[in-house]
Amino acid sequence: MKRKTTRVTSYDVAKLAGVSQPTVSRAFTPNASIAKDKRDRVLAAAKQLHYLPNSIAASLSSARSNIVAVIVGDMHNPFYSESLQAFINRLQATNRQVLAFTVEDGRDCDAVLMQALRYHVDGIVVTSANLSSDLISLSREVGIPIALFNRSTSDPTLTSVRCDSVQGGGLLADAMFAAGAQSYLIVRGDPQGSTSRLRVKGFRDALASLGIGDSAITEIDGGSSYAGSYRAISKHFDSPAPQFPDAIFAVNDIMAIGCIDALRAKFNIAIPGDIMLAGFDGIREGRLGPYHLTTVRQPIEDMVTKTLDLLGRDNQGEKSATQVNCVLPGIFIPGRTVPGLAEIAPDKALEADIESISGKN
Amino acid sequence: MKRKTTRVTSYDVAKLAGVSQPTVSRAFTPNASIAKDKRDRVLAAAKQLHYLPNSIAASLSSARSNIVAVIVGDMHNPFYSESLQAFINRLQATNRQVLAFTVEDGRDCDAVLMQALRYHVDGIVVTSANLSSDLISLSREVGIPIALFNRSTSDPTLTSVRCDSVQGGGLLADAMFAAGAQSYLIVRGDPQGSTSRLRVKGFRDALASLGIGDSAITEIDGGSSYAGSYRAISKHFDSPAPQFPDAIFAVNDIMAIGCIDALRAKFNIAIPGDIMLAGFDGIREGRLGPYHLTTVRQPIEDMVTKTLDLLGRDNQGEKSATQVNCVLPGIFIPGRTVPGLAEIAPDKALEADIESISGKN
DNA sequence: TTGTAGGCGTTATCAA
DNA sequence: TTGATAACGCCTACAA
Repeated sequence: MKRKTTRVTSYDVAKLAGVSQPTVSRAFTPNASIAKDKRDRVLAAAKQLHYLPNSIAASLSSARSNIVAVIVGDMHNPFYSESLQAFINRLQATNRQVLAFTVEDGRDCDAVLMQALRYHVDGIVVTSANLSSDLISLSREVGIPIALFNRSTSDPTLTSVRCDSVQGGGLLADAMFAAGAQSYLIVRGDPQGSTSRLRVKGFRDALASLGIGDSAITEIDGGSSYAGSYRAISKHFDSPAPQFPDAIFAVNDIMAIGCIDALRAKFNIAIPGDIMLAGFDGIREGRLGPYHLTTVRQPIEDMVTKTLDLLGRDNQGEKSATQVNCVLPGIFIPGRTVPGLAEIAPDKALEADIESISGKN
Repeated sequence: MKRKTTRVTSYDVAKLAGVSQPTVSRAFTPNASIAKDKRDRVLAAAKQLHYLPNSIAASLSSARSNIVAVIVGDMHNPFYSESLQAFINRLQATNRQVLAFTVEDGRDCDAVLMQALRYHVDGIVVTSANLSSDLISLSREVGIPIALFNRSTSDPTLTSVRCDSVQGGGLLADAMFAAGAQSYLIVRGDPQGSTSRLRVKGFRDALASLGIGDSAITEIDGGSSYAGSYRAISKHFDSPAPQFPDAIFAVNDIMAIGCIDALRAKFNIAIPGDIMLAGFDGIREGRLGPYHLTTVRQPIEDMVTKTLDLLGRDNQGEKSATQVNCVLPGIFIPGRTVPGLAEIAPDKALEADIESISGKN
C-alpha cells in the first residue's frame, strides 16, 4: 500500500540526523531527556527537511489533543465574542488550541457537542446553550469534561463558572435607589436561561429590602437582544400618555443599549435626566461615548481562568467526583446612566473608557 | 503495553454487531457501500456501547482533518469577530471545524501559523496579520493552502479575498460630494496594511475626478481603532479656532464611531448637520441608534464563501498553480451621517437596521 | 541518555 | 458488499 503525498515524518529526520525516531520526538519535547548535541542535530535536520511534527498523530498516540472546544451560543451578543476571545488568548498562551463552535438560537447544541466529543478534545466549554442530559452523560462516559460558562446549571452535577447574578443585580438596585429612583421597570432576557431570572431576583430582593414594594416595579420581556429590547420599549410606552418609570434595569448590556436607543429615538427621553438606566455584563460597546452605561462587569478573565482550571482538574483523574459551581462576584462600573455616581472626574473616566477600547484594522 | 482508559472503539462495536471493523467504519460513512441491515445493526450496537468515531484517528488515516484554521488579528474590531462567526457558521454547516487563533497587535503571526500547520489542517484563513515569506513557503511545502481574508497580498502568489477598497472609497466620495462637501478630512488606519491605503486611494481618486483639489483634503492618522481615532480627532481640532471640514472619511467603521463620539463629546458637533461622515466595513455597531453610519459594507458572507471555495480548490491538487486574488465589490449603505441619502422612510430604515441586529443572552 | 518494539483507532487497498 | 491487512505518524514502555 502506497501513499501519494509523501510528507516528511520523524523517520526522515531520524535518518538524516543519524538517530532513532523516538529521539526526534524527544528533540521536540520540552524537558525531555536528550543530549544537547543530539537535539541540535535533530533540529538542524528537521529544519533542513522542513519537518513539522504532526499534532494529529501525537494526539492519537498520547490520548490528549491539546484542543479545547468552546461552544458559543450567541456571537451577536458582544459579551460572548469577548469571552471567546479570552478563551482563545488564554489557551494559545499555554500551547493549546481552540475548536470553536456556535449554536444558533434554539438549535440543538447536541449535534455540535457530538462533533467536539469525536475530536476527543481535552475539554468542552459551553457558553449559553441548553444541552440535553443525554449528551451530558455521554460526555461523562467518554471521559471528556464539560464546563458551563456564564450558565448556572439545571444539572447540579455539571461544573459551571459564572458571575454572581444575584449580587450584581443587587448592586444595581442599590445604586438606582440611592440615586432616588422610586419606580422601576425591568426588561427581562431569555426566559429559558437562569441568568436573566437570577439577575432579576437579585435586583428585586435588594429593592424589597430597601422598602420598594412590588407595585412600584414592572417587568416586561426584552427578548434578550438589542432588537428585542428596542421593540419592547417602543411598544411598552406606545400610548397617548405613557407612564415612565424613574429607573430601568435591562438584564444585559446589549439590551440596555437597545433601550437607550429606543427611548432617545422614539420618546426623546434624556438619560439619566428623565430616566436612569443600568445594564449587566460590562461589554465594550457600553463604554462608547453615547452610552457610558452604568453596569456590572463580569470578570471575564477570572472566569476564563477558573473555567480552564476546573476543566484541567477534571482531566486529572477523579472525573465526576467533584463537580464545582464557581460563582465570582460582579464588578460595579459607575457610568453616566445613573446620576451621582461619577466619583472620577468626567474627563478621566472618559479617558479610561477609551483606553479600555481598542481595535485595529 | 496497557492503557488505563479503555475507550470504546470500532472493534468493540464490530464484535457486538458481528461484523468486521471496517464495516463499522462504513456504517458511519455516508454513501459507503454497505447493506442497510448491516448498517442498522452496527448503528444499534454503537448506540448501545456509546461509541463515537474518533475523528483524530480518522484524520491521521485519511490525511484530511476537516479542520480549517482561522487566524484573526484583531478581535477588538467587530468586523473581525463578525467574520470569524461567519466562518464558523459556514464550516459547521459543512461538517468541518474551526481551529481559532488570534494574533495580538504586531505579534508574530508565524508561531500561530506554525501551530496550525502542525495540526495538518485542510486550510488556513489569515485575517489581518502580516506573515513572513518563510512561513508562506513552508506552508506551500507542507501542502497546506493559505488564503488571506480582507488583506491584499504583498506576496502576489498568495490567494486572497477582499472587498474592493478603491471602488468602496469612491462610492463614499461620490456620496459626500453629492451632498455638497467641498473640504475633506481623511482619518487613516493601520499604516502597515494595504487596506487603509487602498480605501484612501479610492476616495481621493474619486474626489480628484470630481474636481476636488488636494488642498481641500487633509489626512490624519487614526491608529486604526476607536481609541486612536477618538484621540486623533480630539487632538486635530484642539485649537482656539478649529477649522472643521465639511466631511470626514474614516477608513473603517470602528474608527468612524470613535470620530463621531469625539466630535459630539468634545466639540458639540452635529452629524450630519455640521459635518457629514462615513466609515467602511458595515459592522453591526454602525447600525446602532446614535450612529446610523453611512458606510460601505463588505460582503462578508460572499467573501467567506469565496475564501473557502478557493481553499478547497487549492486542496484538490494543483497546489500553487493558480493563485487567485478575488476582489468583491462593496455595498453602499446609506445611513444618516451623510445628508440627503435616506431614500427609505426613516422608520422603515430603522426597523431594517434593528432587524439586522440581534443577540440573545 | 538512547534504541527497539508495540500500540493508538481509524481509513485505504485489495481480494474474495 | 464484505473482510483481512497494511498504512497513517507519533508516543509509551522497557531494556540497553
